[in-house]
Amino acid sequence: MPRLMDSTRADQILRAAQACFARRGYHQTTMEDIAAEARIAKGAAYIYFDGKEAIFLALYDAWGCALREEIEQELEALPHAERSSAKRALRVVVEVTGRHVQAHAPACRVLMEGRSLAAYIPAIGARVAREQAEGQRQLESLLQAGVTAGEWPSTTDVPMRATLVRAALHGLMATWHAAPGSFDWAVAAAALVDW
Amino acid sequence: MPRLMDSTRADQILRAAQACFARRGYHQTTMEDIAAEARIAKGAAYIYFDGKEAIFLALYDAWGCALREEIEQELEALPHAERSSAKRALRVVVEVTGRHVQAHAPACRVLMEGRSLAAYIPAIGARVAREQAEGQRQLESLLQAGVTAGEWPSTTDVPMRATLVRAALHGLMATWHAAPGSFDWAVAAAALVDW
Amino acid sequence: MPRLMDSTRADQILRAAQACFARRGYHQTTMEDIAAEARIAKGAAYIYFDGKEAIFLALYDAWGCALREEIEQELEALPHAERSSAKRALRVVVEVTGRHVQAHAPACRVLMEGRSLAAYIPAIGARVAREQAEGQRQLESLLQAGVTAGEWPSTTDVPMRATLVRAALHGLMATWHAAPGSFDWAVAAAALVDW
Amino acid sequence: MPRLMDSTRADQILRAAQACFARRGYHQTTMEDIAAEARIAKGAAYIYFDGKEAIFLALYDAWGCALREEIEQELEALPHAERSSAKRALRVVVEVTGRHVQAHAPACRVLMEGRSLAAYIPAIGARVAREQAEGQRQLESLLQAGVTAGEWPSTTDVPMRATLVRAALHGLMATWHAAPGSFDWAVAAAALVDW
DNA sequence: TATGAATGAGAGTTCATTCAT
DNA sequence: GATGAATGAACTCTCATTCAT
Repeated sequence: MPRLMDSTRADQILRAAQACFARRGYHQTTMEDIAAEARIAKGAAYIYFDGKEAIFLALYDAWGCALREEIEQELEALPHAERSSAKRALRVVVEVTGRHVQAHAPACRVLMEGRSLAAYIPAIGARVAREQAEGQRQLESLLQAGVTAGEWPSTTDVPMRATLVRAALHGLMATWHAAPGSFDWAVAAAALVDW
Repeated sequence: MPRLMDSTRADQILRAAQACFARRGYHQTTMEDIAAEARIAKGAAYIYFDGKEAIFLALYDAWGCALREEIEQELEALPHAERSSAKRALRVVVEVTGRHVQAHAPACRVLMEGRSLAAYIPAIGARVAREQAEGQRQLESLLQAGVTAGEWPSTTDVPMRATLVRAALHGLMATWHAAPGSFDWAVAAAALVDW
Repeated sequence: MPRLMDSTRADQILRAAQACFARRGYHQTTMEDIAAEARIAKGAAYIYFDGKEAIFLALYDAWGCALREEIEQELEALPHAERSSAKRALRVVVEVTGRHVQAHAPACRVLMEGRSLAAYIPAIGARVAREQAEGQRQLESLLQAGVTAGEWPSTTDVPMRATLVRAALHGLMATWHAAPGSFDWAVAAAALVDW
Repeated sequence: MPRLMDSTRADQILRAAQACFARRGYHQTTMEDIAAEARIAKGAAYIYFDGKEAIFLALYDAWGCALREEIEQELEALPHAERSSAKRALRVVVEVTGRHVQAHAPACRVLMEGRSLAAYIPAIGARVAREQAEGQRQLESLLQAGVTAGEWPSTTDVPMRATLVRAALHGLMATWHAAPGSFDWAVAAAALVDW
């Protein structure tokens, strides 16, 4: 998780929190759990964060950034010939997501729970809404490029398709977390692109 | 919600719980909230249910049944000519789901939260897993019928496609709850069928 | 303490709180202390009161009422001949206060601490301010009657004198609490009236 | 505040503590507050004082000295003709107190709170008791001089009168802090002397 | 001397659950 | 069946104090 790579105390806490949240969920995790996992005293966590919610938000942000950056790097790393294909790009988006989910399962559990918590915890709701809007926007422009280039029929309802792709991605992550290994992300990527 | 139609005391409690869970989420809802909403005493809820978790499970079951039944009824109500089309059937599945989500928003919020809670509350996890497996099975047989009938190419990876469809359905419900009205279920159904 | 005479659970808590507050002061007293003194569980106190501050306020109110009522009853019990003398009435006010302080030392400690807490805890400040204004008003009308009747010179600055009397009363209570028995209330009453 | 005039680090801390205690009270003030106000690190306060209580005590002492010194200076500054009048001296005591309270409101708030804290914090209790005894002694000798000189009737109960005067002074300070400007100290002084 | 991160006991408060009535 | 007072463990968060640097 790029954003947590430096070894400061705050990151140590964040890492511990991630493990705890992934293991037992936001509500079942206590500040005591997090402190114990980080091998610090309970009060020390409050030096670095305003509280449990703030820790969750920091974690949520870190993960969002990390996935976004990974996708961007991967897209830039595409061979020149493939760089201009929207289909290829979409495939990369799904595949990188899949690899990310596998490599950073705890981080992704936190993200998934954040989506659920969003409905009932305002601060999380705001964060999630912002991130979702951004994701939708980016995906729409990717799809639009593909339609313009003739990769998808000009009759394609771009916003709807973007919504559908994001819905599928979200659902796939949920499925993966419920049953890791129950499908192959590369196959899913191919199916999703050519649906 | 068919399974909650009888006016017993247990249903009264479940209905109240549904409203509360939908409004504030599982963890933020107290037994006191539920009792107040049901206009009964706090202790009365324990006569009919083993506790908060049991209430949630009962609610989760009821909704699963309700949606399944609605879909089955709708499929049986199809004109004879369309009955044998898997594509038509899949479309109905999505559309009925959409209508259900709109007509029973609180029930669906509970369902969505259940998927999230499943990871951390064993009893809920078991219930969700069972329901998901059943859904996957049904969808696979529907898709297989379509492939057999030539509606989809014989090269179709049926389990993967079923997973993808269910993932998309799950994601669409999540999207709808986060932003009701942000897309049209009929359009989504069409897009999903012909993807 | 008239207002705490009924044997409800709320009064039981209030009585326990009074003992604790008098013994260790508001801030050093914990809800646990109060519950233990009342021989109930910690959580039970919250059934009857919103919290520690609310308990203190209830106690403060009860005492104010009790003293006021005691004074009024004593004034009404005066022989007819003495009823119309303001000096006599003032003497009664001081004497009853003295007796009250002695008979209800814990209650009075709470009152005294309330005056101090008033500066830093808004809700208590409001209560105290209201009570003080009322006391000032009553005393002014008592003194005015005495001036009108010629018991005190017509040049008397009634509001100032009322302030002074109340200040002295407050100071005497503080002195008494710091060193019970260090003076005689009857003597103080006489001295105060004829000052 | 004479005793805090030198610009050592300890005084810097004391001054900061005074501002904080006056603003939020002893218990609501944290060592962090004090350090921030003094623009030093939290730990530095412990180099100069044993802790929060010690700081409060130092402050309480400083103020006591300051007021006592101010009164003594003022009495010595009296024109020779008035120097021997006890009534005049008492008047000065009240007036100087009033001026002091107005000029050093924060210091006086601390003093007032100390009187309240005295009942529950032993070390403060000891300090306050000593100071009170001293005040009582001084006032008694002042009043005795007045009685001997015939300024007050020989029947005067000197200790009681001293107690009453100190009670009134204490009460007036409390009143002033609760409602600054609600009376005139010069008028109060006159009323108190000739009561 | 000075720092401020770290401690950890303890605060007020909540709430799922029980049980005498 | 139905009540709701009572329980008490558990929660988040605070803060006086310490101590390695």
